[in-house]
Amino acid sequence: MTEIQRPGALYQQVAAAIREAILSGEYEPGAPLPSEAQLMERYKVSRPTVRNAVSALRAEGLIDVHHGKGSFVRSDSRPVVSLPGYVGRTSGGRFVLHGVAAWEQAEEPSTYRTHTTETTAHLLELQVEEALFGCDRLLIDPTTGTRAMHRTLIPFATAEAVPDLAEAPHGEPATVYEILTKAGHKLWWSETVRASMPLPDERTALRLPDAAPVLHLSRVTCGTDDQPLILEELRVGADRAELTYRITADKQPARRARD
Amino acid sequence: MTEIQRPGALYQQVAAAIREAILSGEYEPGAPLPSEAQLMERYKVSRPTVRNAVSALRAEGLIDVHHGKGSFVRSDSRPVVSLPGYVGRTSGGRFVLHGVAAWEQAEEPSTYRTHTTETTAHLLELQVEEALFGCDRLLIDPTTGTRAMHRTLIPFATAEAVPDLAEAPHGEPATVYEILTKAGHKLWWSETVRASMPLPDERTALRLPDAAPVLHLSRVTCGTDDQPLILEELRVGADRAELTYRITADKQPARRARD
DNA sequence: TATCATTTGTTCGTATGTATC
DNA sequence: CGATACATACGAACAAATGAT
Repeated sequence: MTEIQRPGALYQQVAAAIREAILSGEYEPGAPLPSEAQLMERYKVSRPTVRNAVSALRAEGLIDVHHGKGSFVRSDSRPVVSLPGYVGRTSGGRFVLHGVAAWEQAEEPSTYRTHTTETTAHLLELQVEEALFGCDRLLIDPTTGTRAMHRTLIPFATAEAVPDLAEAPHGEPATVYEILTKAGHKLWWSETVRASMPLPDERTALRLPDAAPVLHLSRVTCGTDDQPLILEELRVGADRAELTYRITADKQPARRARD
Repeated sequence: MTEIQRPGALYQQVAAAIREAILSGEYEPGAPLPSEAQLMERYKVSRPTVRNAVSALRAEGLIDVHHGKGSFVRSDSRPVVSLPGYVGRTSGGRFVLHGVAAWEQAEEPSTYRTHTTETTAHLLELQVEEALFGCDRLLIDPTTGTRAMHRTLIPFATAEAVPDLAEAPHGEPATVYEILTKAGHKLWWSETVRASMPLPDERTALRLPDAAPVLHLSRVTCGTDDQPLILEELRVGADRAELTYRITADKQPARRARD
């Protein structure tokens, strides 16, 4: 019987006790936690206190809670999808979305007009509130079930400069790159990685569990004049995916063993 | 007066109403939300329901709540630190930790022995539970106040093969790379990016606000025999930092304008 | 400096709804 | 169907941080 008494709020102490039990392996991954009633008994606290503690552990991503079943220690296995970063590999505009993963489109892509935000404006070197063409896709990796949201943003200036782009506003990225290459651009790009918590609709679309952050990958593609031409964004749950940048430097490495 | 009635739980409806008001700009970034008492009045619900709704918005990172003051719309500005990714830039082992940011060590580095986890074992191509030397550092960027946790992991095999390493077990990474280079290794590496929610101690150490994920950067350095030699890890709050991989491909790009 | 009103934080109690088995 | 377990909701009280008086 671990007495609860240490620091701060009661529910924090309860949470700390359970957390410790989890991290020490007392509750093994996948194993169920005691029920709320049992935890009340165990720590001599009220139901709201127990729920507050459990809620804290959910927010930390330590446990999964299923209505009517119980709470379970989350098995923090490695992500199932390892997306290869692209920077540094030029091969003439032949890129199929973002990664080796064989994404399938879950729905028809939706196209629209929008404006730059602070983030996208910075990446594209534009002012905020400048007009953009947008195209969203929901992607699914049928092998692992991993879902991702893909977005292509094209500034008006780029669409004007490349008539073929304006006609078929948003084919797949591979097509877009091809068009840009045919328009005489020698492409290069940079990638930026961020992370944030999803909004409810993103959580739904990506089928994310509790406390799963979202990885944001932004690829800015620039042309011969070193000006940003388009922006590709990919959002994917950090619980399922990781992003790996491999080598291109002095040495071409042998293929790593356990990939 | 927006009537609350639609979907699911009451607190979800309240949360949705507030969320919509925030995203539509009705509550501007930095502006205070109505107090809990006012929200109770506004939506004719009890205090627990209001608090539940507010709690949901906190978990989404939409608002910051300050004890005794109130709730405020979080201004989702861009991260203040943009860490440059390293992959693809070999220059003979001269690397100072992770990034241009002038990190300062907040404390003395702590060294210890540990074992591979599932993640680190995979990155280092080892079995799980193999022995490692570890060295942790808490870093602070004095310019922005951004904090980061840095870790160096060295397999026993590497330490044995390179006696100089074993003697001064953990100098700064720059020193370690230098030693490896002097030992005749031609280094290359790959970097993997993940994200997760922080544990309480990480939140404290990194001074993270609510709902801020942590970006995990892992750099595996390999030697002439293409075997992984050491692993560098950097954890930094995704609210303050982003990671950018710039170009090395066919073309040496001009320095981007607005960095 | 001290006090007070306001606001959020914590904790209890209680009741009912809903998912799972 | 019933038992179990989590989800939602209300009410009430006190603690603690904040800012103004």
